[in-house]
Parts: sequence; C-alpha cells; structure tokens
Amino acid sequence: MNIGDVADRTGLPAKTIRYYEDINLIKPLRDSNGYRRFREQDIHKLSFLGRARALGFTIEDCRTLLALYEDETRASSDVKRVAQDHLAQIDAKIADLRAMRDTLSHLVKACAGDDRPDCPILKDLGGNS
Amino acid sequence: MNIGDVADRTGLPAKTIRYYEDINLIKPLRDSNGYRRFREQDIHKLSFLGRARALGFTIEDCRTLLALYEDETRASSDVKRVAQDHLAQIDAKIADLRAMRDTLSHLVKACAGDDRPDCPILKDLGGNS
DNA sequence: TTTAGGGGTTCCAGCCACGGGAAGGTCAAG
DNA sequence: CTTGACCTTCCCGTGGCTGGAACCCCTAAA
Repeated sequence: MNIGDVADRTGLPAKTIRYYEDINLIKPLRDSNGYRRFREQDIHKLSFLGRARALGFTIEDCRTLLALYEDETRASSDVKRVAQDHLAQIDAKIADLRAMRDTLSHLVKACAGDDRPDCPILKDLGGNS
Repeated sequence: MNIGDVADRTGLPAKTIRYYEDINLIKPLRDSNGYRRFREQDIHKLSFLGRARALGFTIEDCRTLLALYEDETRASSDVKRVAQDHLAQIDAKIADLRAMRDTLSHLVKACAGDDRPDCPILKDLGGNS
C-alpha cells in the first residue's frame, strides 16, 4: 500500500507519516521505484500512534508505549506509569487554563464593550487593580 | 535601568526582554556603551506584557492589546472582543483536555498496574475496544 | 507519441515563544 | 591589574508537524 492510501486509512496526513518514519517510529519497506510500501503492521502501528497522539501523549511517550505494545513480556505497571504521568500533566494544564479562564471571564464580564475607552481589562493588565 | 534590574523587577527573563525588543514590542534606549537603558514606560509595558502572557494571550494579541492600551481613544468593545476570542480558545482547549482526561482516566483505572502484561490501555491504543 | 494529471520522492524553511550557549565587550570592587 | 559579574550579538534547538519547491513515476487519453 502506498502512502496516500495509508493516509486515507489512518486519517494521518502523508507528511506526518513521513515524519514518523524520519524519527524511526515506523519502518515501511521500499519498492524498486523508491515509493514506500506499507504492510499491515505498519498501518497498525500508525493507527496506534494516531490514537496515542489524540490522547495527547508526546512523541517520546508514543515511542515508549509502542515499545511496550510490541513487548509481550511487559509489565502493565510500566504502561500505567506512563499514562498516569501524562494524566497528571493534563490535569496541571487544565488547572492552569482554568485559572486563566476565571481571571479572564471576570474581566470580560466587567468590561462594558461599548465605544467608550474605559476598560477594566486594560486597567488590570496595566497594573491598576 | 539595565536589563538585569528590569528582569528582576518584571519577573521576565532577560532573554525574553531582548526578544520583545527584537519583535518591536518595546523600544528601550541605548547607552553609549551599547547597553539597553530602560525607562519607566518600558518597564510598565513589560509588566503589561508579562500579565497578558500569563493570561495566555499570544504575542500578536499582546501587540494588539498594547496598542489599544496606548490609544486613549480606543473603544472598550475592541478590547473585549480580543479577550472574548481568547476566552473561547481557552474553553476549547479545556474541553479538549477534559475529553482526553476522561478517556485516559478510565483506561488508567482499568489497568491493574502489576507485573502481568495484560493491559487495557495498550489494548485500546491498539484498536481492541 | 505526446501530454496531462495525479501520484510519489527529497530537502529546506517556517511556525511559536522563547532558552542555551559561545565569543566577546564593559564595569566596579579589591 | 585582575577578577567576576554584567552586558552585547549571533546562531542553534525545542515539538510536531506544515507548506512549498523541484523533481521522478505511472497511467490513460488524444
């Protein structure tokens, strides 16, 4: 299967697939004309990567997870640790964003949003609390 | 005031301050020895930028906000629009992260985390739902 | 047979908002 | 006079791609 079909099947852009080969996440074969030839296992790995990325795992996490996936003798605790660490990072990000949103939504509510120059948002940013 | 003192006063790294000059957000003066000389207005702008960045505004948003801040004849609606757009982006990000977290926390809970290889996290990533 | 088109390939640059580090100039204290 | 803490510019790297140029390959139609 060529890269375009793989892109269609996995939902990943061809550019991304080439990038994943570049950084050694997948190793498709090559036809005599230089085209990449993808086996089912390559496509399966790419789908795995697509789902892992959709859950927000970094590429390096994906590399680790893929290695664990391929290792029949892994311990599930190793997988769980990676997932838990990532979960903690997500929670931290959510907390950061919520703090921003809270501050920001207060300011937005306090702003008249008319044609007058007076604006509590700018006042706050300017240090006038 | 030199860049180190400004960094101390604003909490921004010197590197960041130089970068902000590079992209024309601030225009400090120069001493005869080539050192940047910061006036109170520069420091004030930098504090403004620090607060805006802390609220997650992009640099381009900051540029816009700073221009509005300096323009006495602005309409508060212009400021509010920028803030509201940003708020919407934050909400979208939070929603994305929450979806990830929900999926991920289910998987983490379902994973035994012991020394056996069986793992629902990998099963899910592998497409076995 | 040529031509058009839709694949594929490589490589290089750019995104965002800086951070690290090299190589060198400047200044105040001891 | 030396030391060490500043300051300067410059260039590279980050993550995870994306866009585009310049080129090759393959098939079908005129």
